[in-house]
Amino acid sequence: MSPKVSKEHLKQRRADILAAAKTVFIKHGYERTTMKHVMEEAKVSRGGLYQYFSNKEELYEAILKENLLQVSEETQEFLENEVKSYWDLLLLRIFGEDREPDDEMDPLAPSNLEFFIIGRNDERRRKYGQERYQNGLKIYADVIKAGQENGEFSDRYDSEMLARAIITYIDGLALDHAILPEQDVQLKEQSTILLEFLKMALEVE
Amino acid sequence: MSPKVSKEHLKQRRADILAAAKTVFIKHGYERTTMKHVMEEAKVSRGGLYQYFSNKEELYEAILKENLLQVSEETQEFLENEVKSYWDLLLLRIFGEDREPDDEMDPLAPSNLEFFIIGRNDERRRKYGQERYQNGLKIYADVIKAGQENGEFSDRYDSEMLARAIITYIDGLALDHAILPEQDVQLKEQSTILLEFLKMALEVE
DNA sequence: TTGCAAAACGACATTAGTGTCGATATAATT
DNA sequence: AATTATATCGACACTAATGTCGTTTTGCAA
Repeated sequence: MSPKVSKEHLKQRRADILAAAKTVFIKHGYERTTMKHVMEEAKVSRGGLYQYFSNKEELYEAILKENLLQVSEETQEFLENEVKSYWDLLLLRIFGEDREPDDEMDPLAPSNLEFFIIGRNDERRRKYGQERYQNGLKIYADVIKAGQENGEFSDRYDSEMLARAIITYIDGLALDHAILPEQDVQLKEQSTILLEFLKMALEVE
Repeated sequence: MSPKVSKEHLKQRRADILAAAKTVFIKHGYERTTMKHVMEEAKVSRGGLYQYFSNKEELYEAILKENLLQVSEETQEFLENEVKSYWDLLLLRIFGEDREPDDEMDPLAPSNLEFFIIGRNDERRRKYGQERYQNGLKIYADVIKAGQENGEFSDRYDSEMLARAIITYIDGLALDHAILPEQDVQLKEQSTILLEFLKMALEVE
């Protein structure tokens, strides 16, 4: 319902397609979903879909970008006001608003893994993944470093190295979560182990 | 060159195809390699290849099985004679013969990730992955448990939980290794962190 | 040597997905 | 109401891969 439409409508349509795409990506994973799946979920014709996104990769990157933005906005809110210490801040960054381990995992995480693993031999995709990694790395490393300079944390370990280890462990959790049943991953318990390790490494509490 | 051949020859041919397949899987990854790639690398015709393996999945599982066998044979040798303590045994299991972190990684690891991640919605593939996980889990958990019962290790942590954490971390390393450049993963340094954590958790040295 | 069982071959039909493009329908403008 | 720009449509051509099958080749045994 809509030719020669307002910018508003175009934007809405795009958002609808994106939402539909996200649904099917979560359901089938990146590699197995086809443009046809998206067409059907979004109730758009082939031509219609291609007007907005010229291929699957573009579609997925739009979702990634949107998610990144949303998450960074969400945590931004908590940043200035509700942070008591660097330890608290670190917990916020790792576990989110609750500051403690839970059994939740981003439903898009398995698709993300596919996206970057399979694209690892593609120059563009690799660069993109690396950029995201650097971002994540900086977020953790900055907090740790600040805490160390502040004296709140021990500087026994290099801040950047610790940040890498955190990411590695979280990546491992995402991976195992993607391929194993709940009772094998035990997200919450395993996250608690990460917590214990960090307490030891930073000498807090 | 060989119809109505000896069993020996058949076995050799099969092994050659597997070796060729392994080469191309390492090069292109699981998803991107096609039967044609394998045909060319192994210098076998389409029909010839399908005589031995009726699809890519079967081919890959054969490689997985072979590798598993080979690794378990290798470590088996060290088991009875050259192990000084459970800590030593644990290091052997994690880092291999050298007992210490290095920058090596199974070249097939990225393909393995693809294989199990993309197949996560396939019943058969999922079961298979889970079985392999249970195997790996048992290997670590048994050593830790024995060490704990022996008094060599602290039993502060549950042996199985620790084993899970080890696997998670190693999986994370494999993942990051697959998609990031060497200088971002820093396999050796990150493995050292795992080592430090284990020393703390098991209270050794 | 010769004959044969079956290994190896490669053309082919089939399937599944992609991106394009001319036709169609309609929201906004006049 | 008529016009028009363009969003949307869906048929289509194209590509890439798969697995099959009739044919050819050849190692081995008689």
